[in-house]
This record gives sequence, C-alpha cells and structure tokens, in this order.
Amino acid sequence: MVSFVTIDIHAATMKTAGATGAATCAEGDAVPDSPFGSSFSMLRPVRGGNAFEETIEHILQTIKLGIFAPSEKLPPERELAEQLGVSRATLRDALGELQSAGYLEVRRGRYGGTYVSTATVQRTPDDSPLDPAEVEDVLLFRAIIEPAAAVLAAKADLSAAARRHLQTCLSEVSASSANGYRPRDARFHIAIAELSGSASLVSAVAETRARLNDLLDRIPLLATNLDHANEQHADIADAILRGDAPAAERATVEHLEGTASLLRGFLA
Amino acid sequence: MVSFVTIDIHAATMKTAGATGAATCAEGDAVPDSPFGSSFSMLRPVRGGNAFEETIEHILQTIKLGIFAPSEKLPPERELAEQLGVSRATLRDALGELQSAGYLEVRRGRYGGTYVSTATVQRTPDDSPLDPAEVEDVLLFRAIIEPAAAVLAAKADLSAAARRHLQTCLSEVSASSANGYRPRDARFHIAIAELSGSASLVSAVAETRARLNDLLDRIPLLATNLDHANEQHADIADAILRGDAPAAERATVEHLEGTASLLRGFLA
DNA sequence: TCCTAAAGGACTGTTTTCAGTCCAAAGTGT
DNA sequence: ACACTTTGGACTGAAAACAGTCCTTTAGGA
Repeated sequence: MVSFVTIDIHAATMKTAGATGAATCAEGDAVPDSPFGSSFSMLRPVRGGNAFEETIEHILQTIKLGIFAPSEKLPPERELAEQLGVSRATLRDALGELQSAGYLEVRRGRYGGTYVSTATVQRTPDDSPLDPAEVEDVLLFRAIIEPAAAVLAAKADLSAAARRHLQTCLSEVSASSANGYRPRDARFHIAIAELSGSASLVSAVAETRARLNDLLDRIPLLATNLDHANEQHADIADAILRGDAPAAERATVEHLEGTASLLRGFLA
Repeated sequence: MVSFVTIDIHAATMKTAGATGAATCAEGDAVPDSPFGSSFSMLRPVRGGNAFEETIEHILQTIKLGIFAPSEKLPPERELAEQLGVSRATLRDALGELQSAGYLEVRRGRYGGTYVSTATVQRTPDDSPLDPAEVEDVLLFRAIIEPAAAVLAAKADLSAAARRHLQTCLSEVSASSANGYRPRDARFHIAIAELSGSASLVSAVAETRARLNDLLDRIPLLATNLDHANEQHADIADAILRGDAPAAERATVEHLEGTASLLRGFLA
C-alpha cells in the first residue's frame, strides 16, 4: 500500500517534538493566566506523526548527521525494521520514499542491500523564515550540552579505539569541503559526545544538531569560514586527547559562537 | 474497543526511548567491532510503543511529575486528544485505564471532567533491580542540565509571576511530607527549568526526572532526610531570586549529590 | 420548570500498521 | 552448472488508530 501523497522530503522537517512546543500554547482565546501554572509544554503531541513519516524522518536524520556515510550499507530491511520498532512494510514504504528522493540506492540479491547515495541530493533552498524562539532555544541548549560533553570526553579515560574514532571523524570533516561538509561536521560533534560515555548526552547532542541543521537549511549557504572551523575542530580534539578539560571546554564554547552569530545575523 | 490485556500501570515503565538505547546493542553474535563506528544508538525504536501505551505513560508522567496536581482538572477529552495528537478513542482508552488504576476520577455532565485523584495510589514495591548503566546515565545527565538551568534562572530577569511561581512550588514541596512529596519535588525542579526560559531545558529536565523517578521507585522508601532537602531547596530558590548564579549552581550541585549517593548506595 | 451548553460515553466506517508468508534476484561455493 | 543463501519485493488478513457522528448526563440560567 504505497502512499499516494508524494511527500516533500525536504520540507518534511517536522519539529522534533517538544522543540517549539511552547509556541503551541497560544490557542486563540485569552492568554493562559501565566506561562507556568500547570501545563507548560507537557501537553505536547505524544508522537511526531504516523509511523511512516517518523521512519522517514529518522532515517533521513541518520544520513544528515553523518551517522550513515555515503556508500555505506544500511542493515537488511528485516533487521532495520526490528531495530526501529516498525513493521517491515512501513519501513519499506519509508525506504522507497527516500530512494525516489535520491538519498538511497537499492541493490537486490545476495550481498545486495540499501546503500546511502554518494551523489548529494540537491538542496532545495528553504525560504520559510527562521523562528527566533527556535533559534535561541537551539543555540542555548547546544551551548549547555556540547561544552559539557567536551569536558567529560577530556576527563574520560579514552580507549585506543575511542581516540582513533575521534581522529577519523576529525580528518574526514577536514578533508571535505562545502558539499558534504555538514554531515561530517555533525558526525564530529556527535563523536565527542560519544567519548563522554553518556548515552543521554549523545542523544541530546544528535537531536539538537538535527534541529540546528534544519535551521541552517533556511539560510543561504554562504562562505562559512571552513578553514577557521577546521582549526577550531582540531583544537577541540587536541584538548580532549590531551585530557585538558578546561581547554576543551573553552575551545568548544568558542567554536559554537561561530555558528551562533552566523544564525543570529539572519534574525536581524 | 477496550483492550483485553490489563496493563500493569506500575510496571509500565517503558524507558523513555534512547535512554537505555546503548544497552540494546548487544544482539548475541559477536561484539560490534567498536562501540562507535556507524550506528551507536541511532538505530533505536522510532516510537516508544503503540499510541495507547504512549498516551497512558505520558499522562501518568504529568501526574508523577506534579504537573497536574491532585484534584486538578485535566482539559476536556476533545481538547486533550488534540493537544496530545491522538484520537479521542485512543485517549479515552488510556484515561479509562488510568481511572481504573486509581489515578483519575471522572465526573459527567456540564462542569464535569477528568480529575486527578486526591488519594495517592498505593505504591507497588518494584523489585526489578537497578540497572547501573541507567543509574549513572541519569545522574550524570541530570548533573549537567539542572545546574545549568539554575544558573540561567538566576541570570534571567524574572517577572513577578515567575518569582511567585517558584515560591509557590517551594512552599508546596516544603509543606508535603513522605506521601505526595515526590511529585512536588519534581515540580519544583521543573519550575527552575521553566524560569531558565529554555523550552528544551524544561523538556530535558522533565524527561530526566521521570527516569529518575522510575529508578527511585525501585528502592525502598527509606527516610530520605526531607528537612535537609527542603533546606537545600530553599537555598537554591533563594540564590535564584537573588540573581546569584554561582550560588545557585553550587546549591544545585550539592543538592543533586544527595540523590546521587542515595541511589549509588543501592548499587553496591 | 424547561432549555441549553459543556462535558463524558458509545458507535461506525476508513485508513494505517502490523505480522506472517511466499516470490524473485543475485552472488558464493562446490 | 547447480544448489544454497542472503537479500529485496509483493501480497494477505488481522489489529490498531483514526475522524466523524450521535447519545447521555448534569448544572446554570431564562
């Protein structure tokens, strides 16, 4: 049962529940006595959409966050369906949509599978305006969790594999330019959270980064100084590998300020 | 269409997705080459269960977190269903379950509605053992976001309503003892996050607190020194209202250590 | 007293999602 | 060349979830 509605994958941003939840309050009649009281944002949607949409969004994020790199193979459908807690039929609908949108390529037969496209999908410029509240919320939350992750990573007793992983992510982001930069950048930041050893922190960083990506998609892709960003990445990685927590924190805060002022610039 | 399976509300803990996600990795065959690589925990369930279960869990949390206090009225079914993004039929199934579990009371007719029970539900001692990884994860993440919330709250330019709200929550938690303490305590901590002005932080604190509650349900309810906790609460509120960010942070960190060592004590 | 509005309660038909089964393609190894 | 295995592809019937409609209860006001 293939859906008739052709979903515009690019537009299917679908705010990761709770994000803009606070804004949903205003319901038309009378200001809710106080912004606090009983409910705040606990009366938010229990789920982000139907299984089909959620599955599309989820897989798309794993690609946009660089979790699955181009040419990498996704797990077999049966396996992936189970891991995502969704039926294979639903998963297949989602994969089909992503395939026809150009994000995935499918090969049949033994040793076949679903592969992430190497060709980057043409970015449709998203003209919807930036929501200032969402921008500030994302930047603020990010400024809390990412430096914390860096500090923890620096303090952690890192395994050889962990160190190698950080360096791999670093060199991959350095090596890529413009097209394909974003996912590698995201991957690097998530890698730091992984080193922190906190599963919740990893989730939080990944989710927040996804929201940030959606915001960045709304502004023209002007020459962010990639060289500068790469230097900062190197500083952060270096501090972490040295075990210098304060330096890691400082470098991270500094690095985040770049993105922050870039985005804030488009609010004024 | 009432479900035949009678759900044990108390046991329906249903880890808030991603929480213990990392643990889900181990699949039996061979160690995943490295704990990093491609997937980490992005291959987690897209949804926490079916709509019915998720709705139950969600409403239950709003009660356990003190968002809806005893004798308070929930929004009308039609409204609540829309806010939760679920059909009224599903919502009614969930409400029915919570009602027969003793959490809710329903009155029909005009000016009727669904009310939170004043009688506290008898706590079924949950014997399932504490998962050390989950404990450490919750405590660590909490130690990151709650002090940050306190700092932001202290730095914020608080409205009169905001100040009043914090004081109300503080006095309510101080006034309650043993039975009914937990939700008010949670409410107080969430209130601080609300003052921070960051919607994401509120969500994060609420969600983490829900996980913490589930852990606390697993250990015997021994005399946590409520007086001491209340003093600490007062210190935190005081520092925030004075606008003394460093003091607010210090007081929060100190306060969290109490719960942390209580829980860690049950791991050894 | 009776009407009305606001709430919960109950039913119906449709769409989505699911678990399970079987088919088709394409490598691997004998 | 052939069998085998791993993968995607397609179908079916059942269950869940939905939107929409109508009924019932109950308090307040004309």
